[in-house]
Amino acid sequence: MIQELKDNYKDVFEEGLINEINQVATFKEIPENFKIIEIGDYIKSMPLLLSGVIKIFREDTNGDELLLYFLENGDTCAMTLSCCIGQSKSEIRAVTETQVKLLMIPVQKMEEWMAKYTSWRAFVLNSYHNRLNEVMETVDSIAFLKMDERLLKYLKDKARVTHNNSIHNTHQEIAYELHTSRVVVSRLLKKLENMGKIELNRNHIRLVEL
Amino acid sequence: MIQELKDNYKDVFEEGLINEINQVATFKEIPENFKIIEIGDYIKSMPLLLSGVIKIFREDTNGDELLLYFLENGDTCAMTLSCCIGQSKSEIRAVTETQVKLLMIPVQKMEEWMAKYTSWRAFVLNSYHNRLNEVMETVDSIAFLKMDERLLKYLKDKARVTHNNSIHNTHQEIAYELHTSRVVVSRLLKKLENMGKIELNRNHIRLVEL
DNA sequence: ATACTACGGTAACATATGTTACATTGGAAA
DNA sequence: TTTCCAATGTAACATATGTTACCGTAGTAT
Repeated sequence: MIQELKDNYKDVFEEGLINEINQVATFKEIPENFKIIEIGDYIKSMPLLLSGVIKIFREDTNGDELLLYFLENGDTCAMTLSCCIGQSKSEIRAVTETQVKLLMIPVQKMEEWMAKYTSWRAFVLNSYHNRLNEVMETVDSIAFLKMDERLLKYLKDKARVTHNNSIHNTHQEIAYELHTSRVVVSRLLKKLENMGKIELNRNHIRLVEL
Repeated sequence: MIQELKDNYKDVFEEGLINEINQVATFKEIPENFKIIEIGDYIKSMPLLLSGVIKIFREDTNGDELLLYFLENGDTCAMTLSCCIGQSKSEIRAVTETQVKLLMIPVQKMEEWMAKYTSWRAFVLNSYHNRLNEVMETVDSIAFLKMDERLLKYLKDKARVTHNNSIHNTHQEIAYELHTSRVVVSRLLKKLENMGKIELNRNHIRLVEL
């Protein structure tokens, strides 16, 4: 029995399902900053996240990108769900933010379990629900917040998912994820530092208040 | 048998399910511009859209609002799905754009049918998939497009769902849905008119090229 | 030590969007 | 018709954000 499977999912899935997952799933360990899914990819199996953090990006035709949300322990990718079922291409990019451990589940099991296990149905619907809410929160940020507020929210979100109040990124990397420019990020970070909310250092930022 | 149910869903649901829906669903006819769901509402039944168009809005704490997407014939509200299942509050507002006919399905049937009907499972998952893609398209618009492009896209979307290349709205109403100001909308509409893309009239706008 | 490069700070300017104010007009109501 | 008001047009200005350019500094490679 894969230990992380039992630890993370024993309250989510009934025992029979845990055993089935244990039998058919493939365990994968993936390093930091690795591209798992690219836009346009066909997906043949569904990932269950055991540990680590995955970033989900949206990209337009000019190559401009935008961070949508983070996936954490216990999450799965809703896009993958519907891609598996609907045989459609991925509309997002997935990149590991940290080292990641996950289980890959063959697509044909997904449909089988939907009929068989109540807890699997609840899990799948719940995943969709959470993902939908996260994308809507992203809409809120872009539509209703100024860039300095978005920036602070971004830093706090990143600190939360990585369990670390130091963010190890260059201003340029942050600019890409928020779809703005490095100069703007530097300018607003300096403003946040002057307000006493963060501390700036080369290659990392410390959140003073969480 | 409700005629619109058979007409719209005969290729989506198996016959036994159509019959069950026909028995337990409540038929509703709702006038234009009627608020169906408010943010914070608990939802006790799930709507199946038979005809007409529904607008889905997001709102922030200051009361600023933003149009997320339109629901058309054959759609259902994904938020309602998860609210029904998870017993959580609505995160969105739903307002009829036109007169609307819909079927209300009691929440306990939803779970029952998930176990029983393959076509119901496919429908529910498909709805989530579509809604997720629509919200992501909204993210694209806000994040990657200038206001004039968003405005034109809005007009085209509205023309598409209402099957009418005349949009009957004031500039103020459009401004609310795009979360900008009336002056900005008037300014950009005039620009689009000068470019030959639309024709402006009091209370309605005609799309020249679709 | 020296040279090189990535990173960050900042000024100066460009542009898109938001705001205020006021004028004009079309159509409804009296 | 006359009156009135909602809808629209537009100027002038304010602000947020994007862009270009250039500089200093810290760390790395030689």
